[in-house]
Amino acid sequence: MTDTVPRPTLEAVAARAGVSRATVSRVVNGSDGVRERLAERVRRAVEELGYVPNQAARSLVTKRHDAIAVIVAEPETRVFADPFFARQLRGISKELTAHDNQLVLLLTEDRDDHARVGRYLAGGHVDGALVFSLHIDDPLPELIQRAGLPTVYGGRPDWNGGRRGVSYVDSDNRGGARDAVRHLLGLGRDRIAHITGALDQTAAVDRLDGFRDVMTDADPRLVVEGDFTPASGERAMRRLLDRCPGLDAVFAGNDLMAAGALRVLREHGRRVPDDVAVVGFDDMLPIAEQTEPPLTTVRQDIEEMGRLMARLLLRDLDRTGTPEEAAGAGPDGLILPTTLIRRSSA
Amino acid sequence: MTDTVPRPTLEAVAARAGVSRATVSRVVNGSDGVRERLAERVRRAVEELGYVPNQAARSLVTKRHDAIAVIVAEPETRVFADPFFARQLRGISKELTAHDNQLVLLLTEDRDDHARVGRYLAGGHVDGALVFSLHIDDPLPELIQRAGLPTVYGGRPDWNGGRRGVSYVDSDNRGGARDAVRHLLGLGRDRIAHITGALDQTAAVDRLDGFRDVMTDADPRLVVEGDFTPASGERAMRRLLDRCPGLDAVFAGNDLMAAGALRVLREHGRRVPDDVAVVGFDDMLPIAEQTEPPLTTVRQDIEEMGRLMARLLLRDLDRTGTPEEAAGAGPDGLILPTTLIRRSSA
DNA sequence: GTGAAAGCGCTAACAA
DNA sequence: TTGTTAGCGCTTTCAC
Repeated sequence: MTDTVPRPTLEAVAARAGVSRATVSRVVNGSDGVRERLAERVRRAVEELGYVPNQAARSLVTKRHDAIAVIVAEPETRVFADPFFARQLRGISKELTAHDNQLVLLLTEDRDDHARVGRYLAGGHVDGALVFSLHIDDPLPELIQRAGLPTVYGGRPDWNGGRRGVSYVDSDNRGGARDAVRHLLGLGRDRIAHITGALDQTAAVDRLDGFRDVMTDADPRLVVEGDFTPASGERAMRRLLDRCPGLDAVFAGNDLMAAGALRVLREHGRRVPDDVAVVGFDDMLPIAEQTEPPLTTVRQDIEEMGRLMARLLLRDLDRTGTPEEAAGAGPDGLILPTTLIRRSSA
Repeated sequence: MTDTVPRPTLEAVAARAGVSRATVSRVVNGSDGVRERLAERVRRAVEELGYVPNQAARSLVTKRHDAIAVIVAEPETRVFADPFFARQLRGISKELTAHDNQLVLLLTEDRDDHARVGRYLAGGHVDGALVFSLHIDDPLPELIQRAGLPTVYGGRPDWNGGRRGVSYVDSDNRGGARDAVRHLLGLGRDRIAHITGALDQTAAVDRLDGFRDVMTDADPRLVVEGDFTPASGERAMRRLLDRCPGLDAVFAGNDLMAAGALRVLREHGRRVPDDVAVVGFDDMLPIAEQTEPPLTTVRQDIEEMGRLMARLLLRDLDRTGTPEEAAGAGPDGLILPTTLIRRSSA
C-alpha cells in the first residue's frame, strides 16, 4: 500500500557500473558483443541494486509482451465439475513460464464477455492466444481471427480445415473410443451401448465416431445422447435399460456420465461388470477411482495437451516473419494418444 | 502471424479530429473539461480509426497496470481434484473484469517457482496479488511482502495478526464445523468422530476447533488426521473403526474424505446413516451428490469468496496514498457464512 | 566493443 | 477549455 521506493532504472545501473545505458541493456538481454570485464561489472551492479527491467518500457519499444491469453469459453458450470480445466492450465503454465511468458486468464460466460475479450485481444496486450471449450458456432474464433492473433485451440475446432492457419491440440478421441469398444468386445460383450457427450462439441462427436467405427451395425437404439453431466448419464442409462434391457455393456462419453450410469445400473439390480460392463472416458481421477466398482476408462494426458498447446503457440511466435512462415508446418492439428486404464467395471 | 498493420496512435486520432493529443487523451480517459463538440469529434475519430490505447505506453507513465496476479501455491495435485480452484477463479475473474483489470495467473509448485514469482512480483507488472492455498511456513508471503504489493489472501493465514496490513477472506470453517457436529448431536448421535484435513492448513485447524467447541469432552481417539484426499479418508475411517467400533457418526474435514469414509463403512457392512451418520464439508458438487448415499455436508460459497478477495484488493488499490490509508479498515479478515446441506448421509 | 541519441505512445504539468 | 512540452524506462540504430 505505502508506495515503495522507486525501483532502480537502467540509468542507475549504468551509473553504478560506470557504463552507458546501452551496455547495460545488452548485458541484461544477453546479447553478446560486450567485453566480459564490463559485463561482469554490470551484472554486479544489477545484483547490488536489485534491478528488474520495467516491462512496460520494454514492450513499448519491442512490441512484444511475453504474455499469452488463455481463453476459457465455458458458459456452463461444467468446467467446475471438471479437473480438466485446472490440469490444462497447469500444463500451459509450466510451458509458458519455462519461456518467461505470462499467462493472462480470460474467462468468458456470455456475449458481453465476448465483446470485452475481443477488445482486449485487439488492444495488443498479449502476443497470442490459447482457446478452450469451444462449442459449435462459438463467435470467439471470429473475434480472435479479426484481432489477428496467433492462436492455438484446445480440442479440434468444428470448422476444421475451414480456416487457414489454425493450429490445435486434441486427444485421440476417436481412437480411444475404438479401444474402449474393442475392449468390451474382447470381454465377449455384444450388446454394447454408447452414451454420447454433448454433440455440439467435437470431442463427443469424435468419440461417437470411434464407437461406430467398431460397432458398424449397432442397433441405433443403443446410442443415446447425454451432455457430459452425471445427471445426463443417469437419464441415458434409464432410457437404455428401458429400450434394450438385454444390453451387456455401456461405453460412456466421459467418466461423469459413466458414474451416473453405474448408479442407475445398481438401482436396477444389474451387477457391474458381471451383467453389464462399463467403460468411461477421461480417467478423471477423483471420479474414476471412487466409483463402485472403480471405473475402467480411457485416459488422456490433459496436462500434456496444455503443454503442447503452449509450445505450439510459442513456436509460431518465434518464427513470425521468417520465410518458413508461409511454407511452415501450417495449420496443424496435434493428436495425443490415449490409454485404456483397466479397473473393475469392465 | 503476419504482422498486422500498425495500430493507430493517439497522434493519428488527434490529427483526424483536428485536436491535440492531450485532448484525445482526456476524452479517451473520460476526464471532463472537454467541450462536448470536440469530444464528439474525437469519439468519432477513435471509432473510425479503431483506436485502442497502447497499454504499455500508458503504464509507463501511470505506473498502474490494471492487472492483478493470482497466485496458487499448490505443490500437490489436490487442486485438480478440487473444483474449488476453478470456482474461486471464476469469482475473481468476474470482479476483476468488472473493473477492467486483467488476471495474471501464477501457478507455483516448487522452490524454483517461488523465486520466479518473487522476481515477477518485484518486477512491477501487476498492481496487487491474490494468494491461495497457503500452507504453514510457506515462503511466499515473505516474498510478496518484500515486493511491497497489496495482497489479499484466500483462507486465513497462519501468521494471522502477526503481520500488519494483511487482508484475507475465508469461510466460517469453525462455525460450519460446529453446525455439522450439532446436526449430528441433534440426530441423537453421541459417539461422533472427526477426520481432520491436513493440519498445516488453517482451514483444517479451524474445522477441528469447531468440532471441539461442541464436543468439548470427546474421546481423543475419535479424532484422526487426514490430508483432504479420499485415500486419507479411507485410512482414517479404518483406524476409527478399529479403535472405536462403537462410533455412530463421522464428521469429515471435506467431501473427498467423507467419500472415502463412506466406502470403508460400506465395506465393513455399516449402514449409512442408520448405523453411522456422515457429514462432509465443502459441498463439492460432483462428489457430494454422487456418493452412496448422497452426502450431507457444509456448503461454502467459493465463488463469492473469490469475488470478495478481488473486491477487497481493488478497494485497497483505490485508496492508496489517501489519508484513510493508515486509519482505514486495516488488516481485515472477511468471514463468509456456511450452510448445512441435508442429503441422506446424516 | 561501446556510447550518444532518437524515439516507442502515452499522461500530466504547465501555459496560453 | 485546449495545446505544448517534458518525460516514463527501455531498445536500437548509428557513429565513434
